[in-house]
Amino acid sequence: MVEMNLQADARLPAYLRLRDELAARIAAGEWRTDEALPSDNRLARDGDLSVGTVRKAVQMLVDEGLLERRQGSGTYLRKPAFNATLFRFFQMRDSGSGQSIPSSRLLSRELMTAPAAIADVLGTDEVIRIERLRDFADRPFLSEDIYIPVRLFPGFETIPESEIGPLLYPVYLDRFEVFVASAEDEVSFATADETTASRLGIATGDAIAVIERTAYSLNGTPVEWRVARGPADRFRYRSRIG
Amino acid sequence: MVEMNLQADARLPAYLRLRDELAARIAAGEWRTDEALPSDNRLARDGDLSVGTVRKAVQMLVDEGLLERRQGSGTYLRKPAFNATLFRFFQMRDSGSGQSIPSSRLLSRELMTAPAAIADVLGTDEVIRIERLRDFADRPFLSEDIYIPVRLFPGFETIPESEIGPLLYPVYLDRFEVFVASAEDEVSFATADETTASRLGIATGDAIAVIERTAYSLNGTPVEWRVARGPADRFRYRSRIG
DNA sequence: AATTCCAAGTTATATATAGAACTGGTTGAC
DNA sequence: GTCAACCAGTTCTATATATAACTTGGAATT
Repeated sequence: MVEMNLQADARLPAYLRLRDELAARIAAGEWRTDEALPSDNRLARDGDLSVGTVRKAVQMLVDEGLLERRQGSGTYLRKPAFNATLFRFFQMRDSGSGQSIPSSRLLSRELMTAPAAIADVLGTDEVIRIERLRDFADRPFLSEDIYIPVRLFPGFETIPESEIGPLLYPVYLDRFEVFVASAEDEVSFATADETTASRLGIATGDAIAVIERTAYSLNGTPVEWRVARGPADRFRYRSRIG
Repeated sequence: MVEMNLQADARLPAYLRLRDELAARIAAGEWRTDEALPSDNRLARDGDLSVGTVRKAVQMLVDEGLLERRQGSGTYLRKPAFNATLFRFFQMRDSGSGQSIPSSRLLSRELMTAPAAIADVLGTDEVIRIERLRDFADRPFLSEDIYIPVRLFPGFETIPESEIGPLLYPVYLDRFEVFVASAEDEVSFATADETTASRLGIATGDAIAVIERTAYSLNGTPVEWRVARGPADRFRYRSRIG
């Protein structure tokens, strides 16, 4: 948020300047998840810094979940573990052993003017709305309305559906260099309206769980707002605190 | 709780040993929130370590939210912000401006043998069960069943109710030196049985939200299991991810 | 009485260095 | 061909040191 700064190099400590530089180069796509970044020693030489300073900068990015250090091997760009974090909250109760990712179908994608409340969150009313339905165990279990700013995702609505997998965040990263670093969820309870009921294959007025999520990029900018609805009786939301 | 880990000192790196030692001394109540811990230099001398190693250990505890460093002044025990973390998730939707903590009434406290599922989580079946009802805006909104191991909380059932405030975790800390450092919540929806309905003042069969929580101490030991139930239509659960 | 200044103590930043622990590949012996 | 030994490169741990930035309290000055 206060990180929009291009003038970052004011008179910040060296380790912060290096952290920012690395973050920028990562965001620019300089490295892939399977190739090592320059070694600590290399970065120290290049930047005319000591190894300790370099390690402090790199450690910050590790703590932020961007990088991954492998002793004896190198420092790598981390493959975002969407399953383990942003996604696992949507597991269903009776899944048994299934760690499988639910399949998903895109119902629609369209350019539109966002409702005021959503425009307020995203900071713009020029958005793309994605309607999506996720199946699990051969039954629809989650109906989603997703809003993303056109500014950040130009042309998203024209990407062939075949190139969009069951998870959106990897698409955001690969095609638009938008990294979803954190999110806020809000869980509540409601009853199904007609549209939702027909999508989920339940009756109008049936109990549903509602998850509203705002997703943020690394610098804290909101990059997505979505609402997901599913049958309340099959729903379970897990959260770790502290 | 004093020293669960006698074997901890196996052959861990020095900074981890120091971190563990400090965590134990903090848990034992050696310092208050308004007095400084020994300085980095002092800890280095005492432990025959270098300052860098000490700083690494202290920094871990800062990252874990236990300590707080004030440049030029010292390192202090942080005042646990129960409101800001473990508690805020239970705010109700229509609260308006009310940041107030709901009042709570203890309905019962008794020594008992825990059901298998709970004994499994807590690692013992000798527990104390606390039934509690929380009010908000003059209406009951949360019915809780709380289970804590007798081993960790001996005599909890005999504490005068007047000495138990609306929040339990401060009581755990002050009287039993048990620090609740993290928790896992699981939110689901169900319908009210007779007991719950009468406590909450709703009808049997009405939709309720169910929050099951396992709370952990610093070293990861489960120290409490609770289930909370409230009217689903007034419920809202907030969670930050990543 | 109020303000300024100073000194000691503290955390924060940064460097330089050394060896341990580990990885991945190459070489060599069998 | 297989296995063991070796090696270069990497991260990890730890020490020692120096300086900057900041806080606090008391002394000195006005």
